[in-house]
Amino acid sequence: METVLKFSLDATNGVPFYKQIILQVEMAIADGRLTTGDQLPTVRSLAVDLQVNPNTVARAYSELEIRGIVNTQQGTGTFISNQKVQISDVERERILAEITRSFVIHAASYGFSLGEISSYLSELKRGE
Amino acid sequence: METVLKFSLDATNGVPFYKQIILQVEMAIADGRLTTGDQLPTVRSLAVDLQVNPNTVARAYSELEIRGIVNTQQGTGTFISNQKVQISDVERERILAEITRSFVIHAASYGFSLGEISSYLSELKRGE
DNA sequence: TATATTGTACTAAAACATTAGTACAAGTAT
DNA sequence: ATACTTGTACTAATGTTTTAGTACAATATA
Repeated sequence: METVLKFSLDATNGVPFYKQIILQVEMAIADGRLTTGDQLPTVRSLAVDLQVNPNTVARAYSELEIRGIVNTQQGTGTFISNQKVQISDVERERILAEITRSFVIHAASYGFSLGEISSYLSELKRGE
Repeated sequence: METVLKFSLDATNGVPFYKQIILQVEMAIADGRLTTGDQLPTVRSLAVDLQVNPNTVARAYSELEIRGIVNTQQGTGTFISNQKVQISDVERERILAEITRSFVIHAASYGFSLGEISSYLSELKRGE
């Protein structure tokens, strides 16, 4: 199995290994290097590659599976799943509302109004 | 000293006590129950009220002070500060950029695009 | 100056998070 | 069946976070 993806870990930045692995998978999906059906490195091979314990990789894969980003078949491997089917639109909306709410409250505590926040986001969007 | 604010802690939700206190202050500011100059309960009184150690309240107040949300005068108390005068417009802009950035990254990890986020905020603003 | 109020510093205990060591179980393929 | 591959479970070591216990320091006020 050949992997397009080159993983690497930075032990000095305080971010747990398993979270770094998750982030790198997410980014690879985001920019198209990984897509539905692609196989991730096996738990063991990536563990050897990154010189960490198999459980560390397994934990990363496990969280990705909980989020519906991958699915695992024991004896076969771990694969990028079809994200479209993983959460319902209703659930998606709920999550967005929840994280936005806490952001708005946080920003408000710094004195930013909803209008100000909204405008700033619009500008960000316009400039991307 | 009478407080408009009624604090309460939930020991079952996994959120640290000191963060719950911070959040409740933030929300009270956001919706106007607390405003510039208002005094927070003293470290000791709130500690007794919530049945936690004084240091737990002190930690919450300390973080709020670092953010410039309150200022403390030993021997006097802790007060909601006037955020307008204590940070410059430049600094204000920097803070908004910073907290927005981390929000956008967080949302992106759930698969939300900047456009989607921006639209949602605009709707929130329209509906307030 | 007393005295009471306020926030603070220092230490330790407890809980939690992270990773590793190791052995196991489930599936695949010959 | 047997061997090989895959992910998984269990335990322990380590470090960090969170909270408490306790004593202290700074300020206000009489």
